[in-house]
Amino acid sequence: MTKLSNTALAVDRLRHLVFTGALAAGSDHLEGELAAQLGLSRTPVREALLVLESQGLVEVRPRKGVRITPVSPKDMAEIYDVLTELESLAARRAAEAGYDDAALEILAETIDAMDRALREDDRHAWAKADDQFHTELVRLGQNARIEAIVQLMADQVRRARLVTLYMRPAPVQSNDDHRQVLRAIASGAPDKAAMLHRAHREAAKATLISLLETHHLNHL
Amino acid sequence: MTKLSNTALAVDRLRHLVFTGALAAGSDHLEGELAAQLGLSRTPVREALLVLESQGLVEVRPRKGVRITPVSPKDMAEIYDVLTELESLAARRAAEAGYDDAALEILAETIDAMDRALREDDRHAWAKADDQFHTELVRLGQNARIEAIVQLMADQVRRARLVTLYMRPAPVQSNDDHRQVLRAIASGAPDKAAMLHRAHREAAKATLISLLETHHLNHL
DNA sequence: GTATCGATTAATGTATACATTAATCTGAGA
DNA sequence: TCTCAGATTAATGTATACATTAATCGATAC
Repeated sequence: MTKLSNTALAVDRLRHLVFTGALAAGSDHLEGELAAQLGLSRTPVREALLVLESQGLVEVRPRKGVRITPVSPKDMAEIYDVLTELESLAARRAAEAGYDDAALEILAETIDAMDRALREDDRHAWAKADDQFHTELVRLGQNARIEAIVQLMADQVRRARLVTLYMRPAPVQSNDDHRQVLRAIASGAPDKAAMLHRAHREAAKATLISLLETHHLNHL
Repeated sequence: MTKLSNTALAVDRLRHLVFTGALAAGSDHLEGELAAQLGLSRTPVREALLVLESQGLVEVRPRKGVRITPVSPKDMAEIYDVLTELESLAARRAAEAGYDDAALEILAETIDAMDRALREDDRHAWAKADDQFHTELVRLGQNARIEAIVQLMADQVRRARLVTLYMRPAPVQSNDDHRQVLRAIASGAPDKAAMLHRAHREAAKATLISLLETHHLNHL
C-alpha cells in the first residue's frame, strides 16, 4: 500500500466528512480548525481545500472560513442537465463501439446487483450499484473528459441522495431503464441507446426536483 | 483595482505563459524554477499549480517537475464532443428562454465583429469574437456549470488555435452558422437552435482534426 | 445618539527552514 | 562486466514563523 501525501489524505478525509454530512452544507470552517481536527498543519489542509474548491465541494472565502457549498434544487437541475447530455453521448459512443457481451459483462452485473438490492430492499446497495452502472457506462464511452466531469457531477448528486434515498418509493423503473440501455448498446443501436438514456436521466431529474420541492429541501 | 493574492497572480501569469507557448506543451519545470521566474516563493506557486492542474493545463509529477499537459488530436476530439453537447443544450435553453432583441444584442455584436475581422483578414480579432460568441451563447443558456465546463474546454482549444489559426482558409462558414443559430434563438425555436449549433460544432471538429492530422500535430 | 477614524485582533497569505523521499551514483563482490 | 546495496543528492512535502489584511470594537467629535 503506497503511502499517501498528507494533502491527498486531507482531500480524502474532508470529502468523506462532506459526503457523510459531518461537515454540513452551508456551514463555515476555519483552516486552522480543520487542520487541528485532522491532526495536520495548515499547509496540506490549504492545498486540499484548493482541490475541493475545484471540485465544487467548498468555497474558500477569505476571512470568513471555507463554506461547504450548498446545493439548491436549481443546482440539481443544472447538474442533471449536464449528466443527461454527457452520459447520453457516452451511451451513443458505447453502442457505436461494437462491444461484445464479455466487454459489457460489468455493466450487466451492475443491473443484477440493482435487482438484488431491490428485492432485499437495501437502498444503499441499490444506490451503489446505480453509481457503478453510470460510471461503467461512461467508461465504455471512451472519453476521459466526460468521465471526469460526470464524476464531479455525480459527487454532488450523492450529497442530495443522502437525504432523499429513503423518501421515495422503490426505484423499480430505473432498473428497467438500465436494462433497455444495455440492450441498445449490445445490439449496436447508437440513436436508441442515447435516446433511452436521455429519457432515463430526464425522468430521474423530474423525480428528484419534485421531491426536493415538495419537502422544501432548498440547500443540501 | 483590488489587489490580487500572489497565488492568483501566479495562476494568471502561468496561464499566460502556457497560452502564449512560452511554456511549451510537454515541457517539464521545477517548482523552484517557476517560483524564481515569477519572483515568488514556492508556496503560492505550488498553490497555483494545483489550480492549473484542476483546469487540466499541467500535471504535477512528483520529482519529475510539472509537465505542461500536451493535447493530442484524440484529446481535441474529446474536447469538441463535450463542447458540442453542452453548447447545443445551451442554445436550446437560450431559445426556450424567449429573449428579446435587446437581450440578444451582445450575441449579435459578436457576429458583426467576426464579419469585420474577416473583411480585414484579422484572424486574431476573428478568434476573439468567435470566443465571445460561444461564451455569450452559453451565458444565455443559464447553467453555471455548463459555463464553467465550456470555459475549461475552450481554454484547451485556444492552445491548439495558437498553431492552427493561420493554417486554414478564411472561416467564412462559421459566421454564417452563428447567424443562423442567433436567428433560431431569436425566433424561439429550441430544436432548430440546438440542431444548428450541433452541426456547427461537428463541422469545426472535423476541420480541426483533419488539419491536425494532415500536419502531424500530435501534441500541442 | 451617531458617524467616523483609528487601534486591535483574528484570520488568511507568504516565506522559509526543515523533513522526507525517490532517483541517481558509487563501489564492492560475483 | 554486471548487479545490487548503500550513500548521496536533488527534488517535493510539511511545519512553522511571520506579514498582511479586513473585520470588529471603541473612542472621540459632531
